[in-house]
Amino acid sequence: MKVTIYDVAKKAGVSIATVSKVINNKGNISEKTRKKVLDVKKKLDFHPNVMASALTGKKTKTIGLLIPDLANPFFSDLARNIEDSANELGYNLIMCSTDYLAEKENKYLSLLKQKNVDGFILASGFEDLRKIQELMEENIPVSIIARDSPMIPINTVVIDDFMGGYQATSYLISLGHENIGIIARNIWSNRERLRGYKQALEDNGIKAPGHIEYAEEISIGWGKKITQNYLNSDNPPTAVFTCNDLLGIGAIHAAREYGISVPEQLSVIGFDDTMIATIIAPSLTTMAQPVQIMGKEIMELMVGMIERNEIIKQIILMPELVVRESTAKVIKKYF
Amino acid sequence: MKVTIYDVAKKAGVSIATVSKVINNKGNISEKTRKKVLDVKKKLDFHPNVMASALTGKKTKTIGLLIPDLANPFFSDLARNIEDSANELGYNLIMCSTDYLAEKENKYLSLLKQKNVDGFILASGFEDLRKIQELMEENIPVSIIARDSPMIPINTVVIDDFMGGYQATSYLISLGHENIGIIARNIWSNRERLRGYKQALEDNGIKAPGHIEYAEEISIGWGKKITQNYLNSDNPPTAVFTCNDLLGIGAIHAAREYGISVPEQLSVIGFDDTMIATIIAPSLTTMAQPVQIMGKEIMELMVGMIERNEIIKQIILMPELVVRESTAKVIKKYF
DNA sequence: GTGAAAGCGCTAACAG
DNA sequence: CTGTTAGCGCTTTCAC
Repeated sequence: MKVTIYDVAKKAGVSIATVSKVINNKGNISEKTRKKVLDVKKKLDFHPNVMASALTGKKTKTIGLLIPDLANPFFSDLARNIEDSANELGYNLIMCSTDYLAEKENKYLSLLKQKNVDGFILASGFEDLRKIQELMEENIPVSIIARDSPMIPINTVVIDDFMGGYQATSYLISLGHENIGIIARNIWSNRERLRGYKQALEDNGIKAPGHIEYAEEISIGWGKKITQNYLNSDNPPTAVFTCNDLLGIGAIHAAREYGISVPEQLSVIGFDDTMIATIIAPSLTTMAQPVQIMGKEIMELMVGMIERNEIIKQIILMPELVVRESTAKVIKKYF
Repeated sequence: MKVTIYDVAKKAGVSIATVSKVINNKGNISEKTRKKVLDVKKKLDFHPNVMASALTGKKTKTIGLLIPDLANPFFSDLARNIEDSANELGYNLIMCSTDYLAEKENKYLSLLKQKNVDGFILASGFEDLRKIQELMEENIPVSIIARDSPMIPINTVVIDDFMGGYQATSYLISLGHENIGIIARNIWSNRERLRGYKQALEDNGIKAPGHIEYAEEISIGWGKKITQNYLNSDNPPTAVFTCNDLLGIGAIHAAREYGISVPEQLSVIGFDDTMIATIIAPSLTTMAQPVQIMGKEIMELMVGMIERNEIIKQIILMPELVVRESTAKVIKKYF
């Protein structure tokens, strides 16, 4: 059967208290018994039971990660990077896809709380501020990544979505585009990118508002559908800024179907810089999110909070323009 | 602070044993006290501590999922489907990416064992049979998905990779191709697909072995590189079967770079049917793995084993040909 | 330096 | 039908 601290104690000829102490590097133990215990521990291949020690107030070294959808390439990429960092710091992740549903989020939150996770990383679009506050009151570390930070002090790692939208749009403008459409989903990050888009237009003296439509889902289908709408309109744009890569792929598909060439007749710029941006032809110009750094930072915040009670920080990272083939200078119709 | 079973007992005016019984639906409890307890439980928002009950031999309702790489679209898709099914059955998943490294696998295995997971799902390419056997001896449920089943009785959900390779190749042959290359990674599933490929060639009387090369990684880059090799050879193939979609994308990229049109001059067929198959142009013909069913089946096997000690099953699912745009009839050079 | 003992929150006999 | 009690495996005072 499972080897317990008693087995080690007996075999080493000491008490379980002593064993516990050497294992946790606590108290004063003579070098001799310490050696002895460590020796037996190895011999018996003893690994302390996490449940039992968690019961006595220790950590479980597992963190709950709530994420909208693990099958979405951006989030699976992010999750993988968080996982790597967690692993390095000695933590495991329980991952839960919430599909942006408050109901699922709440369910997972209470489920994982029962399982004594050491804290939560919320990548999900969380509606219910009270839930977060509840967690904080219960002294459960929570931090937020890649989504809006509520107006409460909480550890956060985000990118500057406003800047991202601003830069993407500015780049398009610098290529000579003036009629620029945007496709977003009605979630916080996208609304910020939209705000950046508007600001860029305004700052460049472009009065005419471009096409603005919300996708109901983040999917190729929705990107395609909305782009078709734009292309069918009286005043089709010469460029479209999609608030993520998936939508951008949809835009390119729509253009292809209409026989409109990208980037010659339509420039497309995405957001996230997921793997799919390099799959499509033409490859997608996009705003890259530094997922690796984000994963590292969020785990460091978490661990700082869990193990050292560090103070709260908000980390804002900058997205970065990655120019590929889907954007080009606008071809002036009137010269 | 945290509300415990004692709080409920006190407030309900009963003993903790009674509370425990009504919560677990055990023993005989009068309707009156049952109501009372449930009432108080709700009022106090009591949720039993999973650690504590796990300590007494109950389940933790969490399962360890070891998977090669969460950022790989096939695996993230699979993981998401397992997660959904797990969720429905009341389980959570601790997910770990192993990168096909025995070292990581072993580490995670012992880590999660300490955390008292109820069992393991191994999607990873596990080298170390002894480790699996060890788990089974310790009576820890293990099952295997989407990878080779070792020669020991163990719950398994796999697709028939041999058939998949056979079908993919047969389809190409039915299109008139005779010079068919294959790109695989040297892992079990891919070797099986390769075996199917060879069998199909043989069964159709095609003597000349096509190009066969192993990719060192599952990546677009390797698919591209090897396809370039094939295309540069004396006897370039008219079709290439890549053992997964990522490699297939690479093949298409290589063709594009060489000015060879797909499918007119080169047919490409992939494997997995991940989202990326529909992103690329031309969209990728591929062998679909029924990930949703796989996720459901594997969780049912796990739960059957954990909760009902059911006997071991091996479930073999059939991959299915999904014809898209990357394959076409061969154009005969000599007519 | 080391160990006895209490207790973390819960379950499972076993009494009553 | 309900409660008492002995653990589950470990940590942590507090004596010795």
